Amino acid sequence: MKRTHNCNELRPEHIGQTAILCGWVHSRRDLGGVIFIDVRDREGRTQTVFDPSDLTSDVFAQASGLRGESVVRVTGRVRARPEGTRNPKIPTGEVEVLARELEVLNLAEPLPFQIDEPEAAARVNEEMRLQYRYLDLRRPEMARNLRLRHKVATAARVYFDEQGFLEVETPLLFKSTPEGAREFIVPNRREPGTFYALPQSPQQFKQILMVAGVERYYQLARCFRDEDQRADRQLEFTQIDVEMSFVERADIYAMVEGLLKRLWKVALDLEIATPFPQISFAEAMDRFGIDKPDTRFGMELCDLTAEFRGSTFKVFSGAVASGGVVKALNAKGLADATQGQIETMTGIAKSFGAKGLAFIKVEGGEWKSPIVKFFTDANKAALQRLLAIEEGDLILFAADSWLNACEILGKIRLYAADVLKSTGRLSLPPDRFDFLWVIDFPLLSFDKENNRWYSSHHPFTAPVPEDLPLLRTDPRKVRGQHYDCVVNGVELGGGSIRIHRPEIQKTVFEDILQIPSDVARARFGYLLEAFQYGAPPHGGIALGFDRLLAILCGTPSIRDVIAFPKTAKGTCLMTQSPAAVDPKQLRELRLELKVPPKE
RNA sequence: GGGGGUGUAGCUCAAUCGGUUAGAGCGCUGCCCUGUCACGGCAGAGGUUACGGGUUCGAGCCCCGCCACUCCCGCCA
Repeated sequence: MKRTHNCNELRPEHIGQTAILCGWVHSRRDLGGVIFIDVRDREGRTQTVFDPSDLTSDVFAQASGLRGESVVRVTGRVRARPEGTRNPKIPTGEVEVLARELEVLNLAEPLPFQIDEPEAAARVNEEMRLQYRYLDLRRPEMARNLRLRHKVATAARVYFDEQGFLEVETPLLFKSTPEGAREFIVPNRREPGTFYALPQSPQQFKQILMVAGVERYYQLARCFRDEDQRADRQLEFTQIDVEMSFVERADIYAMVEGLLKRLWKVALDLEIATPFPQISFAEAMDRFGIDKPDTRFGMELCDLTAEFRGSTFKVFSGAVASGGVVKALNAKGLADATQGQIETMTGIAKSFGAKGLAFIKVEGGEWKSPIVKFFTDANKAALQRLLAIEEGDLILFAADSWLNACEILGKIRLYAADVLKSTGRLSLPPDRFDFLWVIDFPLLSFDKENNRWYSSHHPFTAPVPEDLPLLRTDPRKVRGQHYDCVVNGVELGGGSIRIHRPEIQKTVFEDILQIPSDVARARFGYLLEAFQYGAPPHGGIALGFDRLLAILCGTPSIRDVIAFPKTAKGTCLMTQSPAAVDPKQLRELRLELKVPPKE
């Protein structure tokens, strides 16, 4: 037998038994006469004792020559630790294994970085951790993340099974659909010059599955997007992909709320409140300046357009005169913002095309600002009332088009919150989760540069039924049946009720998005055709599984919840991918490089 | 594509204004140690300061370039 117990199993009731433990040498304490070796496996650790009076000299010599993280098999008798030497820090601390035999299964070289001391190990450069990922994953935090990921995935599958969903796998070798994210393409050896593409999401397949009568589909689906990366974005990632037939928006909300309630219970033993509040896109922008608001703190945006319509301060009145708005937010307690912080905020405003950023510092009982001299007493009273101004506050203004003003202040709101957090003046409880649905997004947005409409979400999103007549007359006003699920300012996922009638889908492709009909047919013909043979009304959602895990694990980076993530440049430091391929492989594919081949 | 940050011993970091032989903790090697659990003690080895140029009497430090990692903007239907 290779082993009889794991390293988190032995208790006083095992005393007297012979145990065989296998695992890694977590730490070795050589006292000269006696050697203690903590053997660790994924369940925990157990102290083994090597006492020369009970051992052959070569076993003792072997034990004294072990290095940390070597893999061993220890056979011995379980016994109670002597009085006063018990270790209450570990569950097996009441007992120890008096070793009789030691088998060194793999002697480890000195490690490139230490993993036995959690605080030191957590600070190791990520480059090093990624190169030696197998060592990094031995750390308890990372092992916990892997285990939690498994637990959450399993809980999701159980939930979907209970709800009558089928998990259906969809192809990874798909075809290019140039709308949306840049794709990874895969050359087809059988017909040189043609290519597969890896899916950005299984969107079209899951809709086809609805036409196929599956009714309730889900998949923990791997997706690929060849875009630049972030802490919360990888080239390949996993989404909980769902589609349902014969549903309206409320059915999707209830299904997702039930799922998240289950997952939060399983992962964190927390009861989250459902149903989630719903907020329209317009209200989210108006109050928080962003379509994924973090509602755990206030500092909401305030509209002052009416107050400054006739102001002698031309920057404000001018903005109103040209159809814009004046908005402000109160960054509570930030009157002591440094020059650099003010410059950062001004930079945010300028990045949206504003000329500058007006602000008021409330210090020493007075409003310090170059623009206060333009304010009437009525202006000041309105500010005081609407923004609840107190000593130590910092008031920031944006006078611009509605969307721009909202976005500027939305960014500044988050920046101000970060500053307040880093100085300990704003703290958010780690077990607080503000879920909400953002709804009523505009179906379409207008691209000024290319003078055309494009889908805010994707071209399969159904319009809100009562807005359907506006599609040809006033596209800007058409709301989509699209919804985003947001928690603590993070977009967890989004979806929509889809178009299931071929003539409406055709109108969106050809008349609204201006995709020529032959192109639309080449790209989406099979979908339009499928819709002609009995397509049920349907809708769905996709939740970012990695982001969800990052939130549950309390880490800012999804790399911490992915076993083998890629770097910001898309490389794998452990396997050194991507790499050059053999010229023979290129010849087979009829591909020729225009850059010198890399070694 | 653009902007910011980082890069010094195996790891984590220090090195005053540009000035002597680049230091510390951990790890590693050797010796001592029979109840430790981050064991302890003594001794020792270990450096192309990411890389390539430049300025200077003198560069880890300043300048130019470049590489890697990272955060952000663009991008992510």
